[in-house]
Amino acid sequence: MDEAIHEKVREVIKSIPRGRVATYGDIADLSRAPSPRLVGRILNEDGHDLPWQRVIKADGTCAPHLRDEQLQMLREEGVPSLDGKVNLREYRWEDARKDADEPPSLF
DNA sequence: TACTTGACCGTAA
DNA sequence: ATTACGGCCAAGT
Repeated sequence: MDEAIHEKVREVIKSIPRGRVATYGDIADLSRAPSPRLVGRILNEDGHDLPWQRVIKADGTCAPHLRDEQLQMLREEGVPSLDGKVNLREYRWEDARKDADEPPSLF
């Protein structure tokens, strides 16, 4: 069942620390979801009780219909945005970059 | 069954 | 900076 993935996605999102953000792709990797689009769909239907404001697009922007409210919520928890974009280099949840099954780097 | 629709992503022009 | 395109995949028509 992909009901398992559904729950895993929710868990990963719940574990994003305050003051950090993760991209849809990050969540997909960590939760083994087959594609980032699934993450978006899951949030849309079953994300009301999650810290959804911490999930943003890979370019640092938010989904259009949420933009204003989301950026405001993030600002309140210490994540600033400039020109509608969050600086991922500064505020991306680092654990999300750490493996999701990456081979060890040779460097 | 076939086509459309998303809270998306990476690449390229 | 912006647009376009292909890939993604579950749900809804």
